[in-house]
Amino acid sequence: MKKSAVRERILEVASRLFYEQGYNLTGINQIIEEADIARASLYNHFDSKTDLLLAYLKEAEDIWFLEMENYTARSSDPKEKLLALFDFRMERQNKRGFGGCQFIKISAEVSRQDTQVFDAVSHQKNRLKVFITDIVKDLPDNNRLLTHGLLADALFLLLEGAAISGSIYKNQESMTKAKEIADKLI
Amino acid sequence: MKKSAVRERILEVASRLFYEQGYNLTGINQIIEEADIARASLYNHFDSKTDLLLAYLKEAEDIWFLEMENYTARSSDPKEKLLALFDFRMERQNKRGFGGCQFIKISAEVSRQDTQVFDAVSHQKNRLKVFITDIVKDLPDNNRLLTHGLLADALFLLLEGAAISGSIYKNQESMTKAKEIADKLI
DNA sequence: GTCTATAACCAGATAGAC
DNA sequence: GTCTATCTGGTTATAGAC
Repeated sequence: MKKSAVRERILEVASRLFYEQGYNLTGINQIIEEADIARASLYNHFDSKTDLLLAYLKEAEDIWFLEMENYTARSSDPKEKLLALFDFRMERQNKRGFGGCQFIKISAEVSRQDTQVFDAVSHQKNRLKVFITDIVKDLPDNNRLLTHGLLADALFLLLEGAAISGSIYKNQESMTKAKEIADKLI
Repeated sequence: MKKSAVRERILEVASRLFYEQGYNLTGINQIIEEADIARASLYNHFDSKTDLLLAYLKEAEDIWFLEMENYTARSSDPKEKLLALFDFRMERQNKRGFGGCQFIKISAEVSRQDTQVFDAVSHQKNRLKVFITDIVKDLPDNNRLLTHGLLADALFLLLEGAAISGSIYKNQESMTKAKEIADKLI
């Protein structure tokens, strides 16, 4: 294999295991074994397990928005675009076995004082909020129950709530309901 | 101290640490130290750390509903009662330093195959859903945007989403917004 | 029932050969 | 840069004295 591919392979394996098993339940040993590399090679590319976690979060955010923006780009109508956001997460959760949001999951696993991790997670959530808000602005001014500001908040909270709820019940019912509600609100 | 108080003290300390630090980051050592008991005493009252976790979840659910029902009992009007649910969680999150929902947090820390834990968590969530649904039924039949069924789902998802979001941002803004939205929907 | 001591194991991280 | 061997300190759980 290529030398530079090692780092990618570590991240690939770590990403999978951190999501499937959890960060704390995934040991360095398992990562080096499944990535088929030597112990010290990992520490050559990452300073520590925490450093690997932060790299994972950063890469995960990039991939998440790439896929999300690609998915919702199919629709040009603002309302359709917003509803596609629910479909995106539904499809994603289906594919990934209803493990919930990977960013939220990590935030529940680290110490509350771990500002680096919480900064990374809130960065992703902020970016999603901005994405939603920008589309809501393009909506025609019908007489809605909620103002544009509150509507954007509602959509965000419904998405997050449904992602969590789906991960508990291990099915897509929550996200389906959330989309139904969103459809009425928009 | 009383003999029978030992079990209570273990649960008390474990509850605090599981929430503050996380389940996986809390070792048996720290629990026995802070509860000021012997190692084997813990294993006399609980078969394993997992057993202690399940006892924690059970007790936590009982306490949660006791406090919640007590809090919302102040209001007799159905709409006020539903909105009080948001106040309850806001107050609770304020007191507990925005660590998020304790049940969700645990579900993010254990293996996805740990059915005992996921059953305990979904039990608590189902009970909350039933509580909400029962009150929604008592609402007068105004011409609302959402049917009673969808309204109950919306309130549940808003609560869960706001709890999560608040735990990321470490403030009560999410729950305040959620209550504002709920106020319009009901 | 509570205690101390210890077993058996696994974690993250590093040293030094190549 | 990658390897193997090792260090140190952590974990859960148990044995046996009192």
